[in-house]
Amino acid sequence: MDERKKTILKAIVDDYVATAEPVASKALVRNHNLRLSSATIRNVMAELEEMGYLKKPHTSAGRMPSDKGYRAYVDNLLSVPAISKEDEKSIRDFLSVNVNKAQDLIERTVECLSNQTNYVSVALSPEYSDSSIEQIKIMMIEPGRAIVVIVLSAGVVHDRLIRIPAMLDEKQLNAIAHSIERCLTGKKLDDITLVTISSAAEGTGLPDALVNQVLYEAYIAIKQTEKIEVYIDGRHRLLQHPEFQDVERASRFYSVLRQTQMVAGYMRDVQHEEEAKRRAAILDQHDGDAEKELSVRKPAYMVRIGQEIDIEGMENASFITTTYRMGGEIAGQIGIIGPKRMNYGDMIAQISFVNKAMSAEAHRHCGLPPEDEDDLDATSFESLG
Amino acid sequence: MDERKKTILKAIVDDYVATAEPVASKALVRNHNLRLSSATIRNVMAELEEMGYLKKPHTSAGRMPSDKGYRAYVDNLLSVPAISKEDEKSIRDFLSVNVNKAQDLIERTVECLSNQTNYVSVALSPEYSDSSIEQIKIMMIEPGRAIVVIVLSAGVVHDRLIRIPAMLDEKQLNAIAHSIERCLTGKKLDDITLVTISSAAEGTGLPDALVNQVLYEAYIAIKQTEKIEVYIDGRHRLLQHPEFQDVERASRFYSVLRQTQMVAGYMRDVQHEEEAKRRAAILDQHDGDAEKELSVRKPAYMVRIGQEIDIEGMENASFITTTYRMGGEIAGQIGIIGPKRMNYGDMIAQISFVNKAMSAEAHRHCGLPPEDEDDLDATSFESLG
DNA sequence: ATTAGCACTCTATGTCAAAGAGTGCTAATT
DNA sequence: AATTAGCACTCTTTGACATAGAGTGCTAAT
Repeated sequence: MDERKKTILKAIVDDYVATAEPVASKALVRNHNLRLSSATIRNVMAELEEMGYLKKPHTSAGRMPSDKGYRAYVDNLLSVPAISKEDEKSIRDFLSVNVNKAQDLIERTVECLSNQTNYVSVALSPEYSDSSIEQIKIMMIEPGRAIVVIVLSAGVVHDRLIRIPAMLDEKQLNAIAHSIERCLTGKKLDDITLVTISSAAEGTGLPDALVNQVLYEAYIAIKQTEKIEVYIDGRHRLLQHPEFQDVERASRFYSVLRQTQMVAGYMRDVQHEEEAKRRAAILDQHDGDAEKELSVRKPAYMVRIGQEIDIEGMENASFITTTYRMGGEIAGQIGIIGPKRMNYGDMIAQISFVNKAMSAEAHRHCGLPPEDEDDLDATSFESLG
Repeated sequence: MDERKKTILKAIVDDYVATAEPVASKALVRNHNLRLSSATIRNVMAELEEMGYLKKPHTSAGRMPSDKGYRAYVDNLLSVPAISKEDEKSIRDFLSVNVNKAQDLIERTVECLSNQTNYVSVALSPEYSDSSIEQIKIMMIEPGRAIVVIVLSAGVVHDRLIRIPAMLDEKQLNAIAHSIERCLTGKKLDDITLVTISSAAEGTGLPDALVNQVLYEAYIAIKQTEKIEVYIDGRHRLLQHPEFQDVERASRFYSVLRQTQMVAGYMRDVQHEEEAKRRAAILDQHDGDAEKELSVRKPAYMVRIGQEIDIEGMENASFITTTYRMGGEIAGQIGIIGPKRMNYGDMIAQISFVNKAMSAEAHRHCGLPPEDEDDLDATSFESLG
């Protein structure tokens, strides 16, 4: 694709994103300094359409980008701007209140991102399977019920009510609790199985039947912390966008969004895939020097457009997702879902800064260790290979 | 209003609710066994319109109920059916899974109610100000951070991460925690103030500065549990109803629904007002016998229609709300929000049964004491006075 | 008191014409 | 060879108009 085609494609995408109307040749000469007549533009447009980058809603209408057109735009023509100082401030301010623990921060981040972008924002809780248990406590609530508190790292605390045998008294429960504590503290979540945990049964001097129920419930509580939680916000914003003026369509889209587990699974898979690809590419380039490790850390901004999305009913949407980090190792996904017609550059800039601000807050408010600031910059980004 | 007018008004409301179209005189004779000609019906309709119970979208159209018409229908013409065995089963089944504590149950109930009614469902967490603290524990997470666990009654457990002075070690924290525990256990939430709690500072032998921060944070944690939480579900269902086919309108309605604190406040106020009125009425009738106490317990089903709702932007909606009970004393609000055109009888039947099933589950799954089953029947209901 | 009958009103639908915006192609221009 | 002016052609949008149909309100008859 020659330079001129690129310029024109970029101009068309920019205009279309701004207006939501098919872009006409005359409008292009009017709004951009192209130094060409509309007739020439028409010729180029015809070629771009031939090549599959543009399409027309009907014969005598202007052009709009096809999925392929958006893809080319995002891969080659896009520049990611810096976000304004005001935006920076409002993001930081927004994230710095009402946050007591990691889960609060994620919730707040999703809301913030949706505010900033005016689209739907989704986050997945980190995958904790690699984290280890720092503390595990079991406390009696009343005969027959207890609470398990699991601390993974400073900001990440989960708890769950469990049933215990009704005849177990507080002293006995404490004995079992201590035994579990001794047995599991420091263990990776991934490495904990029913077998691991059952070794805690020994030495309490209590009948197996009693102990086993507690162990089992504790095990369930632990496994529960590994479950990926989905945070989603901003669904109400969709109706403001012209592509969702059709109620039928909006309604169908909402049904898909309700399948949160599916959306989450997709986000995670795609991100993993992407990161693996990236790691491989870097490893390929400089064969195994230390610098690579660091570089892999930079978050990849993953963009999926329209048909590229493998979810029934999402053919008219786009995803922009990335990986967030809290306290060094803990990592989950965050991103936005909007119509294909969105300002990809600005959106990436927003996600990028929100991501960075979130990591900083995780350190400040949740007691998690700090990140290396450099790793969080998003001047460069990667998309679909 | 004579019998015939009532019959016809009821028929019109029923038809309009079923079809969402203005009801014509001919259609009425066709669908109902009225033994009158359409001309007579037309005369009656004209009178009902004159009286303000009906209105027409334009001169030559059929009639639809006005707010006043709905009100008369709900107050005098409505019969609340029994719900089907299948509905009973699916409600019970739905509420009996994934429930570990009171908060889970409320969440589940809201979802259930929205499923059953196909409208938006809202619940408010109970007002705990009358409840007392059964247990309060503070546990160290890491230097500088601790978790406060507050147990109000078996199924109601709140926790919150707090900051503590970094130099406080585990032993010292435990000393303070025990002191707080001794001081607050059994106290009503309402009666706990900064002054009450500060008496726990004595006798720990630690410097005031250290102790005070912990006390203050614990106090905040306690006050936090009193905050009314709003649960809401089913917003996506609105778009299915003909009254929300206009995106503009749907969007405006969503904005109002986002003001959850406002909606919650309204629900609570109206319910309180209603219950006070009711109590007064009963007290007035039988002057102060024991039976009254019991009778006041029966939940009042509060219906607010259109203009009656005092919230900007809700003029086209209806509320049906009621009070739920868990474990005897604990009580909050639950209800649905839908278009004015809804099947009030069926909806009240659904809310009523969901309410009853919820109380039963609170006993079974959250360890709360059982309710007196009779109190939960909703064959009778009360509405706006 | 009820009803048949009819004039009148309003909506919904379809057709038609005209205006406007845009393209594609051809022929002229640089 | 690349660009552009010019024009025919296509498609949408808008408004005007006619028509059918549904419904009411009123009058006169039962």
